[in-house]
Amino acid sequence: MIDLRSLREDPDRLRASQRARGEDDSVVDTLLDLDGRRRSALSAFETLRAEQKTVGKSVSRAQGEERAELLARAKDLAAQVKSAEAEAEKLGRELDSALEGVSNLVEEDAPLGGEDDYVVLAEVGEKPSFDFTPRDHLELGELLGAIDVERGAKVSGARFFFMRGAGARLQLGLLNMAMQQAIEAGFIPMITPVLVKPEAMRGTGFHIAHDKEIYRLPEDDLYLVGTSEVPLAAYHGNEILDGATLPLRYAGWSSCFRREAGSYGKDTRGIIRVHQFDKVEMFSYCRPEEAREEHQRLLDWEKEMLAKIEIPYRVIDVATGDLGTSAARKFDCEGWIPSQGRYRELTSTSNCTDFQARRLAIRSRDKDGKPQAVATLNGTLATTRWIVAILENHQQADGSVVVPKALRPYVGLDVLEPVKS
RNA sequence: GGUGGAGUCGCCUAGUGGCCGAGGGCGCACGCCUCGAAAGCGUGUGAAGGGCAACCUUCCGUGGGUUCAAAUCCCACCUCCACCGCCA
Repeated sequence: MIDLRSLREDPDRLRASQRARGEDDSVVDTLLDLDGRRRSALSAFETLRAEQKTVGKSVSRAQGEERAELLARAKDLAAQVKSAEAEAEKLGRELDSALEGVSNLVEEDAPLGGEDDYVVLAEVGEKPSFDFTPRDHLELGELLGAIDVERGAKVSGARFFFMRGAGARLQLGLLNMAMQQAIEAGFIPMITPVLVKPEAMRGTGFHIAHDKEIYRLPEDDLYLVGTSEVPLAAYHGNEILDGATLPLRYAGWSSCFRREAGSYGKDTRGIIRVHQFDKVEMFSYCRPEEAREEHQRLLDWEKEMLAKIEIPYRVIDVATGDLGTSAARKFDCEGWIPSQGRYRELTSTSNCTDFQARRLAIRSRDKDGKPQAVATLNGTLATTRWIVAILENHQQADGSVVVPKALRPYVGLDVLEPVKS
């Protein structure tokens, strides 16, 4: 949620941000208008309410005729208060819903433009060259008895799969390695709920009503999370955090659920784009003035993980038009996928500044002891999708796959061998 | 799922319609006392919003309702605890 006070002071900043995102900037005028009307309605209500309280008290002290008179006046006031309050509340609701539709202010130096206007910040590692025709991850996964999409479809439908044997071991090992790295860096490990209330979803910046990605359980008014960012953000909702504990960092392990509506025909093969996968996510609460440095730290931890699986990747600075609702800035790390001859997203780290914290009422005390919304940031440490990159980049001619050194202790295997030929 | 009990300012608690714009204790902060500390004494001590100064309004689990007036009465819901039933 945008801060109304700073909006009043500098409306042009939001206008510019809206334009950078390719979103409507006239919402600024709507907000200013609603805000002004709400404030005057509120002050009208408050004046009436104060009078009503005074009169009400004198009723209890008065006797006889005077009492009857006061009572009549109080009755009249009560009606006025009721309608003044209703008016202020109505405007408040209109303001809130207008506000909920507004995305976070973008960081000034984020690249302008849409999906294709990202800026490549770095390319790391060398792309493998094979003296045989490389297999894609699904072919490898089937050869190794590691991935079973056919039975996934049989049991649950398209975009579902089973991780089995070496595949299951690889995923458990990978995510354990991510958890271990996070713990060593001082993160608090968490296994989170995957079903959350609507306010957790909304507070994190997802639009429950429109978002086609979200699985819903209407009977219980619960929502399956697409990332543990949601429960980790909502975890400290309505709390005032002790400033001395910041930055407060959590590493959440959860399954993630995405409907992938509208992606028909895209990435239909294998496990690149699926309805359910597992992820270890970093989540950080910090002081707003430290958010940009923290963002770099999260990116560094992602790079550290990527280095451990020894695959080539690049880092991109995502353009303003391609940022999520809550993100002010976003860096993605994309791993090289030999079978596709291109990079695919493996991690994503967003600085959400105080946008989520304001929605979720997560604060800490500033220098003067006044509560102030904290900044929240998130970043990927590992996901099921990483297995695609690992299998493809480390494959050998016979279909076996060399397990990256760092991962071996976690997987318990040096090489994954085909179970059939 | 059923029955019963409970939810008050960080914690404990007082409070059964106007004296509650919430009292007390603990904790915390500051001051006095002290060589220093403890004890003792005194003062202060929530959040949100509006003027942005005095001050005003809202918040006693949440949402409705009754009333001139609700922490207090009524209804629904949520959470927690206990017991029962069912169940991985």
